[in-house]
Amino acid sequence: MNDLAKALGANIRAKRKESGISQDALALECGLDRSYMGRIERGEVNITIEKLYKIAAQLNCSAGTLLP
Amino acid sequence: MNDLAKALGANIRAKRKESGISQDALALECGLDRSYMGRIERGEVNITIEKLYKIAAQLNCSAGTLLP
DNA sequence: TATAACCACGGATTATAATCCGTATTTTTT
DNA sequence: AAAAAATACGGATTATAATCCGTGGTTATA
Repeated sequence: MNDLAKALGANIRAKRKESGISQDALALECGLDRSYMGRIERGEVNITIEKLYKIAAQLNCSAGTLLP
Repeated sequence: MNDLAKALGANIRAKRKESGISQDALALECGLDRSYMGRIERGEVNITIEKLYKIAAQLNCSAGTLLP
């Protein structure tokens, strides 16, 4: 999508790997679609603040730390 | 909308007042609609991270500092 | 007290975020 | 090497973010 989305996606992916879970598992916990989680990590989409907070909550970090 | 949007809107409003500009002026600088800027500050909408960054840039602060 | 600048609020439309499938490929495990 | 798990990727649809334009009310300024 753009540099912002790509950097954010990379941060989310890194944090997810740290916690040792799959994309599908994280998507399920966040209550969002598995294919969409893939697009987020690849930086193909421009997510809303609400989704950012849901993801941060499941990754046990603040929303701010996920931002580039 | 919800507590998150309201808190974010309040933060944006506070930062905007600090810089002493109007909603309309900020909206114009960010390249987004004036009525939408009002809804953001009132916490009526769920904005995307792209918009968050545009607003932060014009308010001379990081996107993270605008988050609740 | 006018006049103007600023903000709240709304309805209708357009753009796009997010979902719901599916399948092919890659990576990991046995 | 085979099986299983994880990821990439895509098309079609639905939900909603964002725009466009208008009006009424409230607060500063002349």
